[in-house]
Amino acid sequence: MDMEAQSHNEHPEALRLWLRLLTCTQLVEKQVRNNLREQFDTTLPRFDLMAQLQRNPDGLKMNELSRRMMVTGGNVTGITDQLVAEGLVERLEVDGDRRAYCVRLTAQGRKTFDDMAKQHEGWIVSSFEVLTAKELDALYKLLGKVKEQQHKLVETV
Amino acid sequence: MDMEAQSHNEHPEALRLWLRLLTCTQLVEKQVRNNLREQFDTTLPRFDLMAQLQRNPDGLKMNELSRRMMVTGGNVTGITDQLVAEGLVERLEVDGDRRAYCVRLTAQGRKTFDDMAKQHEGWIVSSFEVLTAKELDALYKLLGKVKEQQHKLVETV
DNA sequence: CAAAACTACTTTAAGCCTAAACAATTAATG
DNA sequence: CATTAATTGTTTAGGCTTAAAGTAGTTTTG
Repeated sequence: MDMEAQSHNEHPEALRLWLRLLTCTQLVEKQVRNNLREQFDTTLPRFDLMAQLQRNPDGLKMNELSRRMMVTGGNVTGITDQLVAEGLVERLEVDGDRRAYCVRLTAQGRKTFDDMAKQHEGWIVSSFEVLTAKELDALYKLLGKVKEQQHKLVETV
Repeated sequence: MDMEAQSHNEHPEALRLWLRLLTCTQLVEKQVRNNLREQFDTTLPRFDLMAQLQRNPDGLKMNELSRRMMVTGGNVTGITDQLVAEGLVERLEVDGDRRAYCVRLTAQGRKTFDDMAKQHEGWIVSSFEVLTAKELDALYKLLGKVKEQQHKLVETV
């Protein structure tokens, strides 16, 4: 019995859906966090930051990291500090703008991330393997509509 | 452009789906947090704890709150302390077990929560109103399969 | 060009969250 | 019954996250 399992009948459908969406995400996320901690002694935010850099081999500025990870700048500062101290990423100066840094994976960072990413992919695949290819695609598309709606809601505020 | 929008083609479908699921949840959740803060000067964890108690008018023990909210016991202790200090919930002794407390909404807590819940429902409905009733139901059912799979994965660990 | 506005990033204070260790009580077992 | 094991809740140390304020550099504008 979890949070979502208890919503009773007066709740409109949207509320039931939201609680279930939240539950699913929390369950998967908790497993990923546990696995990252137990198998690699790291955290999800560290993993996410490195994943962004791996997709952008030329590096990203702090504010780009912040926007893509959907967290505040101060948060990125802290996580980057740690990864720099561990030798996994590096801050490079940007030509023509002395305010900005370009953050990039180091060679060691790339190697470390590749190991983690392989395992991570397996955890995610097994979380969703209960779905057929068609179901997975349908879920993806339905969530796409929700995502677009949210972006619109944020804009109009 | 967000985290999910960048996943490129080598990624298997499951990974793409997971990133989109995460993005959707984070977008809705962020909006709920902002609204709770701006309109009621409170937080999502406080709201969630009160929501649990509203569904269980006779009160819940700390460990039941912990299980239903899917957070650790220490966390529940802290949030409960705050709500007690604000006069919104109360800790009652449990007959026959001097270790346990029963946590319940106060009259003021019920009133405060009802106000918030009404607004909250509106935010959620508008987040999902882009979906037809059929789509909403389909999404709910697909997520149900994912949820069951996760529960199984957790058990076998 | 100088003042104002803006941008990039960091720092700070406060809340959330966890795992692990702890205290108190209850239940199980020999 | 006495010891052991399990349960209930709290505390502690540490990491994540935010909003808001602060610093330094860049751009705009009068």
